[in-house]
Amino acid sequence: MSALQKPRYQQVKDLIIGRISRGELQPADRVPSENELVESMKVSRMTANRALRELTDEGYLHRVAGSGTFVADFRAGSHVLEVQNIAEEIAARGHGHSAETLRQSLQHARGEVARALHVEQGTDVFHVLVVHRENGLPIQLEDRYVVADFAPDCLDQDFSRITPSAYLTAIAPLQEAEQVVRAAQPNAAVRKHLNMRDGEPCLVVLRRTWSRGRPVTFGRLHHPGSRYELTGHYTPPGTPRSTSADVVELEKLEQ
Amino acid sequence: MSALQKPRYQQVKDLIIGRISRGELQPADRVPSENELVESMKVSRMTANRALRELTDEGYLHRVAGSGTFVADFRAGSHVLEVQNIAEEIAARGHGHSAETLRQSLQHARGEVARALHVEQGTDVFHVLVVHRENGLPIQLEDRYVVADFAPDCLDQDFSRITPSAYLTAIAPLQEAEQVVRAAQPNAAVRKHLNMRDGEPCLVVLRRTWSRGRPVTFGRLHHPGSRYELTGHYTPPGTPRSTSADVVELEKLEQ
DNA sequence: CTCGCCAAGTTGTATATACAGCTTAGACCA
DNA sequence: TGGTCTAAGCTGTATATACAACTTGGCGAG
Repeated sequence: MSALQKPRYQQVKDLIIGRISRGELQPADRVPSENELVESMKVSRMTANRALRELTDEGYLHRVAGSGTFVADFRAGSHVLEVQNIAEEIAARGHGHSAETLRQSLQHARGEVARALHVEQGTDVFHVLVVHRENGLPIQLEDRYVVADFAPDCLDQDFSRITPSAYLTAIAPLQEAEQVVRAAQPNAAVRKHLNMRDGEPCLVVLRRTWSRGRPVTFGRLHHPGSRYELTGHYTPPGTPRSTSADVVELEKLEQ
Repeated sequence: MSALQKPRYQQVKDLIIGRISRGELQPADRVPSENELVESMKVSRMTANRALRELTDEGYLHRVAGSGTFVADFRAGSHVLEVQNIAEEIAARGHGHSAETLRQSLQHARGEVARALHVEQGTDVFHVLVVHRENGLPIQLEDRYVVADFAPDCLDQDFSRITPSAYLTAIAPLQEAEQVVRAAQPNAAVRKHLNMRDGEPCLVVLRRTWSRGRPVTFGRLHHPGSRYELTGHYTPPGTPRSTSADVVELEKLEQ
């Protein structure tokens, strides 16, 4: 019962978010002005202002001083992350991709997972463990957690046909992503799944994505160090792309 | 020359950020309370509150109701994956940065270096080898090559005072950048310079940048796997972010 | 009809005030 | 000494008010 009372500014935010997610408000539509919210929700203008300002910072809205507040249209850019979808990356190399689902279950978030997803310990999350192979050779072990209420039908998906990444972009528009890359020694299980030599290092990518202002998913992506590297390309806004950068051939590092 | 007055809450934010990046405030240190800011900066409490609240949302601070506001000690995010000046990164964590130049010489490009820089074998390049330390602990071995005619005064620079990255941004406007990340076993020399355990993996970043249509520099950045991870933060285009100028500065790519 | 100007509406910021809830240090008592 | 209670200080939120800057639509003069 208790249902501890949410702050008023949060109630205003929820109202707007609700209308957007129900489709009542479409991108570029006008959102109630601060003064209209003052009347309809009986809050002070500063409270309405905070709600709209935070929703703007979170990427939902777009404000124009003197004009109004509008629903932002954020397109889930396909090339936002260079390595968003391992299947596409492999296909781009002209190789064959296959995936094997090792685990697919409903769990309770604990420890690192709960912290990463900003949920209470014990909250329902889906856990998916998938091995991706390039021309039959294991290239990525995907260990992914998804907040359950974002993806009610997660257990019904066949992740050997649609990758978890592709599924997630479909259900939750990408708003923000965070990526942490580190080198590590894999444990025995990871080494076995990825068919790695003893002592071979592992490239580990921790990735979180946000949608609608909340973390949606947290994934640990393990790659065998001898067969995989992460590439990124950057062009500052407004500069014409000159020569497409051909990949540096890698050799022994002697210095 | 009215240099376009910043909002008061932004001035407060700048003050705090400045103290952190100059090292006057260390992680877990206590930040002035709202009421102290009211007195010292002659702002209202709501303005101080907004400044501290936004810095908290941005990950700089950590607040405990009833206790106080403190410098956050994780501070990983906020930089794009196409990363940054190692000195600034360390400063943002509130730690001390130092650099030691191991080598600084004029060489002839050969093998991988010549190919990466798109120059003929034997072309003049400057070679710089620098160890960067965070609070005295080696955190990056920077092995960098610069095309000579871009940087005639490269040998005169003191890279323990200005980082190679900062120097290069000064002489060559960034046009394009490429980055390759991999996990590897370091050789003995690298392991020694970075004070790494036997068998500890290494995070290696290969980075190339272009200016005026030509490759300028090629660097191999070795990081000890146990002490370093690369973090990236993405926001899709069209997602309006906080428009303050210092955010743009943070996201600017470093050479 | 067109141009320019003005008024109304909207966002952006700033302040003063108020109260609730939490934390901590120190006073006080057994 | 050790436990308890209280007061001070802190953050979190909410409101009323005020002014500045910007946008837009409409009105009136030419």
